[in-house]
Amino acid sequence: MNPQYWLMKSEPSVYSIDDLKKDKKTLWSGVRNYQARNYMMNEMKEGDLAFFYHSNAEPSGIAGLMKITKVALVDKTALDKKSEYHDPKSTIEKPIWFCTEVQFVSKYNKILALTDLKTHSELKDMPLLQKGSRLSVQKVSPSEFKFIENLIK
DNA sequence: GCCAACGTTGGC
DNA sequence: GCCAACGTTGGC
Repeated sequence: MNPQYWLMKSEPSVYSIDDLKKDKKTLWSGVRNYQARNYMMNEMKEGDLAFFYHSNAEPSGIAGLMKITKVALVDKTALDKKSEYHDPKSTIEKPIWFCTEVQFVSKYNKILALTDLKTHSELKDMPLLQKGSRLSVQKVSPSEFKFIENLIK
């Protein structure tokens, strides 16, 4: 099975591509949206590639690339009463929230800014570029992935 | 900091 | 099941 491609958002003030570069791997926890969860629980596969997107940033845009190393892991931050991501509806017996483990692949020399991405008609169907879209885990088609990789070079 | 768009909650 | 109110996201 060929790898699938994704885009995953994080606010760099919370967790940035530099943090992932330093950590090498991290758990993509704290996602509290059902569609994003379903992707991480049901559709992502080990070996898939994901763009690391900096949201609420200066500039906002794609900052690097990572690889999915584990999927459908219980998000333990939801069970932790002391976590800001705690969700009382999630229990050990019936966890609600799931995450993936991701591995650093590369940091781009330059942020590929949202304003740049918007200028390419090849990318106009990306959920990222749709008005009002704020899904934090999104699919990227193979052609979109290749096109963006070429923009990086 | 503003605010449009979105997802979730809860009263009915 | 509807939908208003609310909290959050995230670009600008």
